[in-house]
Amino acid sequence: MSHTLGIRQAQKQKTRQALLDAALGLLEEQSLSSLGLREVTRAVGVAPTAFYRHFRSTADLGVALVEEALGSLHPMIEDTVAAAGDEERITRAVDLIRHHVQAHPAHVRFVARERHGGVQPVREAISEQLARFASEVKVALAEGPESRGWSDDDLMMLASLYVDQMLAAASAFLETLDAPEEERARVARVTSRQMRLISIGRRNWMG
Amino acid sequence: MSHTLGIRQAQKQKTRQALLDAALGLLEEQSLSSLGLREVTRAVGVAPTAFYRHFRSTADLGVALVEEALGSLHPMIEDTVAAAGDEERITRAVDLIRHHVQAHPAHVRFVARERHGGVQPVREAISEQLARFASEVKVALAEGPESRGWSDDDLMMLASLYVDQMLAAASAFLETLDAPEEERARVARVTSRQMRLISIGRRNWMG
DNA sequence: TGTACATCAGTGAACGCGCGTTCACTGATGTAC
DNA sequence: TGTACATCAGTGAACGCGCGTTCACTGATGTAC
Repeated sequence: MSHTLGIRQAQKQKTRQALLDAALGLLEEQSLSSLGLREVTRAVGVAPTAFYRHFRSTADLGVALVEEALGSLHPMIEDTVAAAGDEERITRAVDLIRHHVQAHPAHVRFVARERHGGVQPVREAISEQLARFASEVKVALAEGPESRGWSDDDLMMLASLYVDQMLAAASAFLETLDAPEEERARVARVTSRQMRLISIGRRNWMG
Repeated sequence: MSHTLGIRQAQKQKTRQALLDAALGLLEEQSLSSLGLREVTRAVGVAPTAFYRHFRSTADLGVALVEEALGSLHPMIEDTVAAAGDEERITRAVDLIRHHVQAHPAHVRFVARERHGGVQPVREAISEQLARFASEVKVALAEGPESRGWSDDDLMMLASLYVDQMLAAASAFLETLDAPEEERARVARVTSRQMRLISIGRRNWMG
């Protein structure tokens, strides 16, 4: 994979990335369905027509942003859920979410906003990624000894409960970004307790 | 309250409601941040300038829609949570959500979409209503005997877990609207089991 | 290595269009006497 | 009940503006020999 791109390809990728970054910035304060192609190119400093060399439309750009926002998260989720012991798993999961939101707030906001947003192909791309997360969590859960006797359906039910819960937590952390540290600690504490409650439900569940 | 409005006031209210209804319809396929005032008046059949007799902006109209979508739901939530027994409560809650989504899909979609949408005053209005729901659920939970020994914080933690869960369920039902009945039944079944798992966690919780 | 031609990322002018907002208006409804 | 005036929801023309998209283009990079 040390295949170096030609100068032309490299420059093209750079412009493409600049368009994605500019769009992500503009989307902090509006929805994708109101994002204009000219806004994006203006922010980057290229002609409006340059946009078409990279994306068919802003919806198309949105789909690319989904991949960028969620694609790299799969391995992290997997080894978080694979942690040994409920407490360990909860601590790791909450820390992962908290730090991810702090490191990539615009990506997280984008996903929260467009998950139910006005642009169908983007909703579908997000929904696909979330379904993958749920499946992966399910697989990781199934490997643990606590899952003996659990049906596939029930594992999926539990996995999607965890995923929904993580999303709610991410969105809660997002709202504390301009608030003092204590607020974030409060959200972390509440989220941990909610996950603990779910874990208790899991241990006492009878199929 | 049998104070009959004058003809003028009555007609004004009718136009206002027509604007709200038209906007809600248009918002099935786009976000509020891209909704144009001219679109709305065109759909109603009045001049664009008539809009200003009722709302300062589409954001202002959005805030009115939040009240319309969520305002009347408070009493229903309260007596659902007040039901006796976990199973009874779960059945009632899931039925309430399922039927509410079927009866008012556009309102539910609007709330799901704009909860994290690009229009700040609308996000704030929704967030306020959801905080009220959480408080009301907390109060209703506190009244039950299962809550003995629970701290106020833990009750709030549990209440917001339930509210998040109901929202996730509403959004899941929304996606089944064009699907066959079985799909809705499946969502209802999964949601019920998730709530049951939470209830089990609640019963085995030690503060 | 040098030359001649092909590719193609980004340009810039031009287009028709719908937008939000302003303004002075109209005419039905409301009110005071 | 009738009359004279006030109110105000909705009108319609006009405005300047930014939008998405088209097109023929340029000039640096890539390729074949």
